[in-house]
Amino acid sequence: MARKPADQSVNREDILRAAASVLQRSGYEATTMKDIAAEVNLTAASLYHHFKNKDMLLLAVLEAGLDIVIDQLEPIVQAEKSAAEKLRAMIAVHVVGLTQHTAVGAAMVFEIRSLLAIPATLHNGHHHEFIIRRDAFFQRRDYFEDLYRRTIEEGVARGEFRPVDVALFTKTMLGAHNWVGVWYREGGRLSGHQIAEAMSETFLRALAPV
Amino acid sequence: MARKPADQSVNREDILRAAASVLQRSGYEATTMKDIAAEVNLTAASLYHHFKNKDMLLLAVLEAGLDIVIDQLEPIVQAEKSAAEKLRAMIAVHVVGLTQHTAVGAAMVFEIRSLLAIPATLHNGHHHEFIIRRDAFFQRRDYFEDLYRRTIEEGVARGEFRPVDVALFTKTMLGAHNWVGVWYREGGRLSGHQIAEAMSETFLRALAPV
DNA sequence: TCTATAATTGAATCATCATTAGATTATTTC
DNA sequence: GAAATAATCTAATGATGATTCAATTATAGA
Repeated sequence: MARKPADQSVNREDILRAAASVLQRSGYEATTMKDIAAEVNLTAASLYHHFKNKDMLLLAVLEAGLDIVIDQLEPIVQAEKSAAEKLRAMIAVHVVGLTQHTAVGAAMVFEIRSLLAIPATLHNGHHHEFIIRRDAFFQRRDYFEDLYRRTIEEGVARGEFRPVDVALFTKTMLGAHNWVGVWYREGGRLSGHQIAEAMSETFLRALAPV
Repeated sequence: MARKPADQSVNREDILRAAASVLQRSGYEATTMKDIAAEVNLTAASLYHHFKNKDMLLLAVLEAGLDIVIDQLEPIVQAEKSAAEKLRAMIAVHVVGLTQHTAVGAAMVFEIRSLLAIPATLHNGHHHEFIIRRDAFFQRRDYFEDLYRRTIEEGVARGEFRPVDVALFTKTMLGAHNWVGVWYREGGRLSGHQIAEAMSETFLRALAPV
């Protein structure tokens, strides 16, 4: 019972997916390395071959999730379209994405704090690297938020949107979106697209010029 | 070192407040009974005199928080005012409340899942009572959400608001509100009132009839 | 094919908690 | 001011769970 044949072997990706899924159910602290390992038919010890420790694993989950959204949002923001069209498209990919990957979506909402809660007192060597990457993650999350801010800003500047407190309006939208990852259940009354559509309607009407 | 003189003695309320505060910082699983006890100058063991166990303590925190909001919301809903005025008032008390009690607000968002995650396998005797109260809590939370739904429904029925998917619109609003409890920091650029004001504007415009 | 590297495992370590038990000191009630 | 009750404490108990170690087997490169 040592290395498994290639077809039963798991990779980093598999583990991240599994971790997100377990995390969604139980939350960071309540999730044991054993739980995650079990999800991919490994033992807890094996996970340490792929990730330095539990913190790094959580961080990797969040990083991967954030990358996916940002990759989808960037081209939209850069496109040559009206701010309203852009915003509608952004909401669509973001919200639909959340309904498709509820595990990561919920982790993104709930586990941010776990990340922050990890004490800044550096014990071992890994810890330093962790702090660095965690800070980078938060910067990147701010960049993500900025994609929304810029689009709204642009709409206001062009007179397409009424003047609003851009930072606050963005947080209002993101709060609504994030919450979708919490309450959405597959097979429910509304599809991800319908939810995104209705939310676009809500926020675009709220932005309509006077 | 046993019972402390009356003026140093803590009550249930003190503990709840302390627990909410520690919970906000670290989250349920990462919060130890010792942490909470320390906040009120007690030892962990002493907490068991006031609460059956850690789960019950968390539950009590959430129950108390929910009661406060509901008590404020009910009279507004029952008042003889336009749906728009009611909604504006509801947002005001809810959001301002969240900014004043960020600890409870954050707990309400983040710890709900901890509550759910607690396995339904009943071990000891306390457990049964816990399940009962937990379910009651969730019903009450739905009642809370219903206060919003009813108000919006009413506005739509009266033609004050455009027709919307009421359940979804409610969740959109609540997501935005809850998120305030997460990002709001005292002494920030905007006061609780200003935030509430801007959010009212956002959602009432979104509801304006066509 | 031999060798280095990768992926895994079971067992051991070590620390951290929740929770309980029994003793001790304030308060209250009668 | 006794007796009963409330609020605390210190010192176990028992689990759980992250992390490390040394051993083992697969795969890839030369």
